[in-house]
Amino acid sequence: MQKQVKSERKLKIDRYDPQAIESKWRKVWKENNLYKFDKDKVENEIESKKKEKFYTLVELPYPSGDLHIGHWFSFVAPDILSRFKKMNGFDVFFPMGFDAFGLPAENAAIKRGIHPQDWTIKNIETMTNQFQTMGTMIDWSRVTITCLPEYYKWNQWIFLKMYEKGLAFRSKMLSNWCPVDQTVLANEHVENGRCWRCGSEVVQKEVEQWFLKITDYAEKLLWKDDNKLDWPNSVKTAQNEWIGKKEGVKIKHKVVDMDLEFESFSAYPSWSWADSYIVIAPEHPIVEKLVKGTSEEKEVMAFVKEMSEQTELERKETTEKRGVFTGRFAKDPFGRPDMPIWLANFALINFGTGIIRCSGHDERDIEFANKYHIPTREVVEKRKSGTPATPHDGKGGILHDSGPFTGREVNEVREEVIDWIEKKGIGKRFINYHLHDWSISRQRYWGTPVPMIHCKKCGIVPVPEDQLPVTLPYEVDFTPKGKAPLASNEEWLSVTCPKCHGKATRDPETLDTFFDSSWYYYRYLDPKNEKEAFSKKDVDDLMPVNIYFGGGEHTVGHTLYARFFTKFFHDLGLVPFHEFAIKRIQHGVVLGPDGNRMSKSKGNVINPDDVVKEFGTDATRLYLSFMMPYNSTGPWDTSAMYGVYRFLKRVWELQERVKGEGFSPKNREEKDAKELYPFSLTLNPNDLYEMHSTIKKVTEDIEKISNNTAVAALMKWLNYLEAKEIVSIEEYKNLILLLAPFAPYMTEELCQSVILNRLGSSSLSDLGIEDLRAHSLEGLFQDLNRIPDQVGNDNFISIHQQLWPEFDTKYLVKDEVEIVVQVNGKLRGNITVKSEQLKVNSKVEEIAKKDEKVSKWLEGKEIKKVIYVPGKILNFVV
RNA sequence: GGGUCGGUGGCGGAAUUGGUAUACGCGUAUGGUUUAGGACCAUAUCCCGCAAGGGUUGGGGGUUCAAGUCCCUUCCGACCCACCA
Repeated sequence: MQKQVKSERKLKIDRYDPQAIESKWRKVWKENNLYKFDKDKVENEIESKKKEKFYTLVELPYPSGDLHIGHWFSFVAPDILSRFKKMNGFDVFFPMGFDAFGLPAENAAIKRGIHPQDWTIKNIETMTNQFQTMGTMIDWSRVTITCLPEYYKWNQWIFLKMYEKGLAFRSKMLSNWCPVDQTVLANEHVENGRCWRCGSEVVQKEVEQWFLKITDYAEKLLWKDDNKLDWPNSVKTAQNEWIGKKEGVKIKHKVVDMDLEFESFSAYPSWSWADSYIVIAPEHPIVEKLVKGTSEEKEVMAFVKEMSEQTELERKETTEKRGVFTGRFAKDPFGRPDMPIWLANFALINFGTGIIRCSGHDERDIEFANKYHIPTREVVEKRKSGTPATPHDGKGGILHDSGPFTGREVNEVREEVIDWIEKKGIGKRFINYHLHDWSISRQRYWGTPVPMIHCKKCGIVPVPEDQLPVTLPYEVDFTPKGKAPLASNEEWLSVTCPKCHGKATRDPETLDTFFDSSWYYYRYLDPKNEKEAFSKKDVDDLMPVNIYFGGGEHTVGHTLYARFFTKFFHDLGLVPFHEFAIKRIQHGVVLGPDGNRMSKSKGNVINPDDVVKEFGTDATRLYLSFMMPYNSTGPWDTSAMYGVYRFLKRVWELQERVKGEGFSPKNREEKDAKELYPFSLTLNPNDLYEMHSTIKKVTEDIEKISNNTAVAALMKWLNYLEAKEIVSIEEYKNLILLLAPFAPYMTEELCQSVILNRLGSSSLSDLGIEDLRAHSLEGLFQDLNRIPDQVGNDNFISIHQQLWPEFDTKYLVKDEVEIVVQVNGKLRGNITVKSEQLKVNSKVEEIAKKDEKVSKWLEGKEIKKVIYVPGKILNFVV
């Protein structure tokens, strides 16, 4: 039968040739500014409520030089959603930029002798070209590049605002230091004791540097239960854990026979009566004072030295508890015997006060006490998994004796105990956060210069706003020497103090690139704005971001910082909202064909250029959509590429079976629509059901970012269409419209060639807009009327400007429905029921009982109960 | 140790949210087609069984007319965080 159809064909079609099609349309789209985002027009439409905006944001990539298949994977789904939204009548804002400052540029430059700036700009060019083959609807005329003064000027401006509000401050602190990259690292960028960039072991070093007081926003950054934002649960809980809010007390201690006091932190004050000894982190500054001149001094300081020489990693890998006795004791403010003071490797300088009260409750404390024979106190109950000890009053009496505690009671007791401690003046309520102030300055070259001036007379003086930007000089010796490279450029460094006009120097440090990426989505609104970082009007019109796509690795780093900046902007009155993105979607990873992460050394890297060369962009996009859910991680499978390629080819070849062709503008007037489209009127209920249910499925799935199932639905429908002898124009039109967001090039070609064929014209430029418009009235495409409004060139009409097909629920009901019949819950047969009888239980039952397969199972049995789910299932219980 | 998400054919993965488990694709098999080919087309493809039928969503138990889906229990895996007092 199929051969017959083929031999009958009237339309001669060319072979599907993705390369030719794709390069052609890329050029046409560009010439016609198809993806130009006309902000003024959009703002107009939004303000006059003509259209709604939709802001799609994808984490801006680092210009490493190569567009990886991972970039494709992460950008294809956002592009599909954006195209879909556009076809649904939204004004879609889908901008793009490059996170262009940062260490790799500098390291590559050192290695190859190219200047970081040249290296970066070259990479941006290469990647932009590669990105353009992807066929996204990104408007490339609005690209934001963070290493340009027009961008980082506003970094500096924001920094000055933060300084003004006391959020940026300078301090000397023990910090994570990467000995290879020669710079400090934020806590968020130490992974298992290693530098997130180069993987070398991080050491602790005392460095004077700039911090942002993100801890001031700790409370506001916590995700509360009533937060309605559509962010993954995993992100919310991970951020809350990272912020690590713990309520407890700081308890004051006096050292016996010394004029010295210190504080310890406890999150479980109810256990204080069982605390038996004190442990101090080796780095704690009090240690030296404690042991000075004592017989223990030598041994203690040797321990301190040994610990300080350990890398973070070595320390984390040691599970063995080690410590040394200081020879000192502390008074127990709870009135129990004096507590010996020890140093121990498990006490962390960064947590609480760096000083722990240890008890006989905690397994780790007991382990340490047993090792060094430190006596622990008697308690009424020992801590077992999750059960707190009953608190003592210290004199043998029991403070609370309410039996085994439930979670609620523990919290009640905690509050009472804290009140009691505060009343006695033993300590103070204290909330400890795991989140630390963000170390923001880097001792490297390729970043935003800190807009500060150091004057011997006036101290630290901010660069006046009107002198921004402080430009990054090109001529610098940027080989790492443990010192900020900018200091090597004397001419740049020396400056007159804005206050006293005396001699002063610039701050030679640069900002962490995570500063740049904390607010770029505001700059996207108007990257060339010379007057301000972003305008209130643009924010009102286009923000917040509707959906933010990105990787899971930014859960506690970047996305937290970005939320922090937004809250800061809110406090400055610059933005009206508290959160910048309504929805967050995280993508997975495309692994190499061998199931491992792609890496050059393993030789399992899939190069998008090669794939495109073989299968074309559309097939690559389609495969990336189809291979797995967006948030999954799984291997690339080249043989599966053939599957989607075949699918596209079959869609292409289906043209042959589309009926309704063969008229030209001349004969258009002579015939009416019915004659022109005889087959579009012959869609039977089944055809309509298949078509409308596919439209419904694809529409809902794209909205859910479930593109793998959307593609599956299209494939299924194609299977159905291929089994028909004749495919109507309406079906074909909807098929390519639904496919358009996934395969933008091929569907454009089909749309154009269908129009051309139907109009009997050989090229688009021969046609006037009147021809196209008149044609649209005859039902080929739904709304060509709105098109001249959208693009400058009236002669070009793109499929990507068409309205998305709508489904009609009336076609989702078949006139005959199959109902599953079960006996005792087991499938025994299928019956076909006319839809008007569906609601009549007795009728459906009657039909089922007559069914041969079913009646066999009912014979001689007594029917106890009948369950009928209309239109779905009928179950006899016997 | 904590958190999050999972466990369904040979593989990637579906399942209208409690209603025909294995959609869609890959792979495989057989046949066809092409000068040859990675290609293309047709048919088949969860397991047992000639069939009638029976079994199957990591294991065990439960709720229900009905469980991949809900509850209990147990095992396994992935990712992130972690000597956090």
